[in-house]
Amino acid sequence: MSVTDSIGRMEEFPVLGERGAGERGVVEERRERKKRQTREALVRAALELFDVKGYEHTAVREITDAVDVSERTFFRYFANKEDLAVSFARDWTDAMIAALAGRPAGEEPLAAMRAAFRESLLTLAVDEGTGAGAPTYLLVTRLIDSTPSLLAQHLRYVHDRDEEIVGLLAAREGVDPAVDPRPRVLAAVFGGLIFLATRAWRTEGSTTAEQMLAAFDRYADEFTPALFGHWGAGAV
Amino acid sequence: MSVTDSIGRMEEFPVLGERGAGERGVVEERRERKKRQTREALVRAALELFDVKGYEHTAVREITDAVDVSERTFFRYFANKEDLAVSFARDWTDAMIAALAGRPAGEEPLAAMRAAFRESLLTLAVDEGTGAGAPTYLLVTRLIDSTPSLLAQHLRYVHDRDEEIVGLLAAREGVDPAVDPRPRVLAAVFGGLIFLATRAWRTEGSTTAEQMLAAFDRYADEFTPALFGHWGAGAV
DNA sequence: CTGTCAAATGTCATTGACTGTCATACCGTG
DNA sequence: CACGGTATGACAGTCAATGACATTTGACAG
Repeated sequence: MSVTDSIGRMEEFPVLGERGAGERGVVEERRERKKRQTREALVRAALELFDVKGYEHTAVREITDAVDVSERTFFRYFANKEDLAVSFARDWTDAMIAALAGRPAGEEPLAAMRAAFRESLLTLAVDEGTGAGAPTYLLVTRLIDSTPSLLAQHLRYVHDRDEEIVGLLAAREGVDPAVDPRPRVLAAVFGGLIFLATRAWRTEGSTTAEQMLAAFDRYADEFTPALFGHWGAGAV
Repeated sequence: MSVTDSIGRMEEFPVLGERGAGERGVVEERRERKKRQTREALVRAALELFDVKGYEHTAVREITDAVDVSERTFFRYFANKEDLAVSFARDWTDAMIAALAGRPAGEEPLAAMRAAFRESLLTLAVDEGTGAGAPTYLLVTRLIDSTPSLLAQHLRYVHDRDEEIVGLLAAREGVDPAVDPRPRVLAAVFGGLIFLATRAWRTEGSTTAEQMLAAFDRYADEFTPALFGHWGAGAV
């Protein structure tokens, strides 16, 4: 009867952004900081191991040994092994949705989606100071794409958050998402664009955020006219 | 290093349909028949238990005890517990794709999708002679929808088969799916329609195939004009 | 009917993910 | 320093899944 099941993510640690000024980080006792350090150490060690040995062939034990914490502690930070593996991708998705929510009301939907995607990439890029190996988002997208169970988890997460995107798009056009199906169509298009862009970017051997944006734009340019082609007209 | 991992389904047993006349079902040695019986008994017992106790709270052991086979045998029939749970939904998806592949070439895409959906429902309805409890597809859709890990598995399966749908739609319009994005948009719409229809049908308390078709039609009628609204025009 | 071969199933042992429980170490506070 | 709460560790146990090997069973030849 697990509590952390419906979403598969633990309570919530402060994630990304939010550190612009010294807002309240002054107090922030060692406790909090240490927890975040442990969490990040676990993620780093895990991604490294996953990359080398593969997800399934990496035991939780190996991850915790690398960070020198107990196995039990691992499961206090992450609901399960998959949770850790997809946590980065979820942060990315969250960032995209947050960015979309922040776009000005007047903007055309597709322009807003484009901008949101760009912003989310920039947010993540901050994290990439460590020029050790491949950027994290490359590692993670490869990992998820090549591991069935992780792909499944990730698809479910995106599926869950889709309702929010629909709501945002509906709100910015001032329509009721329960009645007007257009926001839903746009959300599907948004998801499809991101998926295609990510895949293309990766299979082309690209590694930078700029290349990824370019891939997104390329597909976006193709999709828009496609929505107004003649197919389906009169099909009803 | 499991072999049954990329799709998560075992070899393949003869599934649904194909029993119209006495084509070859006559021969079918005891061996084959017994295997199918065992498999079906496992599915029935499992769905029953899942419905009563919930998926996570049902041990494989309990299922095999109910059918009186060893736990090891269970895993010779199904790649894993999830595999069994979603097998019915996958058969349904397969039937839909097969039906779509069989639609005449001249048909409008949306009409073809509608017809394919209808055909798949009819195929499954054959199975529902056992008026014991709720129809299987009701049990299964509820189960999948209320169990995170099953939803994830199912989304991944659908995601995998999506490429096929794209290919079919592209072929029937004679375009290259790698270049023309329209079939991909349509496939996304198809998936969305089915999802919405299934959910609406279930939350409305409907139980018959006719009601489900009605729900599908209702959404389809809404979607088509939505594709040709003014949103996004000039957004590029 | 009997013997033989292969497929199906059972038995056993093991790994690995995950959970509950309780003890202990740690840190900020009075 | 004592106190109280929180993070962690230690340990035992459950359950899914797999490999290895023994046993049974059905198909078929003689």
